[in-house]
Amino acid sequence: MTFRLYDTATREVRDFVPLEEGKAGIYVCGLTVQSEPHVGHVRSAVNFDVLQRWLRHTGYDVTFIRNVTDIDDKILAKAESLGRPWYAHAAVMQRELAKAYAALNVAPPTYEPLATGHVPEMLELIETLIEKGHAYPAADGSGDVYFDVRSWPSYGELTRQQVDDMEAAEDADPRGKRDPRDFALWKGRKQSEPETASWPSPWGRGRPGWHIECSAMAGKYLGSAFDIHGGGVDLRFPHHENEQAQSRAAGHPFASYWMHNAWITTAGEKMSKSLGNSLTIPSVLERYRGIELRFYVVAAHYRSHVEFSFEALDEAAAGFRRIEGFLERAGEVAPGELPAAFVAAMDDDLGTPAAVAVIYDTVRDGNKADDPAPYAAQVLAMLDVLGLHPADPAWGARADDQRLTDAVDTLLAGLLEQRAEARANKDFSTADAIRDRIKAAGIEVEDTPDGPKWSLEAGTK
RNA sequence: GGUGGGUUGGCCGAGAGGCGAGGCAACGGACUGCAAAUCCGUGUACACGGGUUCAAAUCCCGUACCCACCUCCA
Repeated sequence: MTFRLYDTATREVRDFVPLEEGKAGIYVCGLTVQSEPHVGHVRSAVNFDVLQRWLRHTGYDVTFIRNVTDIDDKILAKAESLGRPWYAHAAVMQRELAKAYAALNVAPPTYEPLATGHVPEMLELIETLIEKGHAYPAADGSGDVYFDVRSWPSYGELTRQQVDDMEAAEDADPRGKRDPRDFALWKGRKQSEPETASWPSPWGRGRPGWHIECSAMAGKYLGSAFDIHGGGVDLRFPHHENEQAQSRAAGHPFASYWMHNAWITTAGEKMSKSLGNSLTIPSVLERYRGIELRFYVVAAHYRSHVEFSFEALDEAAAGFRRIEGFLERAGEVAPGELPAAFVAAMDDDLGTPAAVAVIYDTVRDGNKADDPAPYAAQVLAMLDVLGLHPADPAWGARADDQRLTDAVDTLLAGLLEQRAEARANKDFSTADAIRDRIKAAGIEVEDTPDGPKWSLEAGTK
């Protein structure tokens, strides 16, 4: 079975046919680094990370580009309010973002280009558009350059909209525009803006419009045509529509498939700084392990809206601990083969919910079996493709963990021996007292056919 | 006004004409000194009203409610 994915442009699940056999070029719109990353941001990253991992696993040579937008109105505004240079603010937020990705085991992209590093490429693209009659410098001398939507008949194609039905843009002085829907490719520098936030151009100093960077960078690193373009649903319009229009108008076929992940909301509302309901990654990681948060995200289909709640996250974490418990009991095994049902689920538009169900089924079978090892090998393989391998060094400090474990093991040995003695003498009150004492330290003792086993109590974190 | 998505059991979340995905919780049983873990069992869920069909959560028509996007947004 071949990989199939839902293409937003055609609104149907299609077989994935790469432009070049065995290779996949993917461009995902990353973040504008203007504030701390929240759960919603990370969902997009995790979803496309799963795509990347799955394609790699199935043998594709993947080139995965995820950009960072490090110059825009919000960054300028935010930096100014903090009394910090815009580039310093962007750099700090970019580091926060990198930390969040690392905490969730989001694999690094092939390349992570910065908008500010690609101004010449954008200028080239804009000049081509002007030459072809699809863009024009504003008549009002502002230094702005606009894309002429009326010059491009298929404008609106990606989101199936008619130009006349659209509301007008408000990102620039409409007097400079031929049509209110025209969007900025280049923004002339305003006196109020810092000199450092402007670059020389044939139309005077200025900075890039939002959409042009992705067209320029996708073209540079993936070529004139590439396979998959992704991002959050909110980017469909205007961002992706505009990217496609400007790239195609410049003569590039651009993306073959469009993938969009749905939102995570809280209390029925999207996460947003202005609503004050953002769950920043650092704050969630105070209460949950990164692997638990990732599991929560992966367990829902990427196109399904998720209503975030700590109750649901608790459930996911409890479920994941069940899987971990099975693996601990099974002992060390190397990842094995993927069950066919898992492969089928993943091939069907990244059906992670069904894939997770296969993991649970395998865990149950393994718990029943005399020899859990082959099942554990399968479970490990499945977790691994999903970026959820518990022993992945990405989850941090395993070496220290092991040393601590050994230390606790030694300390506990004496107590457990006393308890075993008491139990052998049917002195259960002493046995339970010892167990209670250990429990007071946050350690649970379970009696198994192989003797007592201890583990840290399953609290959050 | 335009475009797109949604409403599934106590809860979370899949599915897209016929076999009850899976998880969490609950209850019963097995195992256990008691627990824990594990296993087995227990649910007649698909917003509402019509319709099509031998058969509808799934298709069609209508209604209600919710959400997203329409040039800042993952």
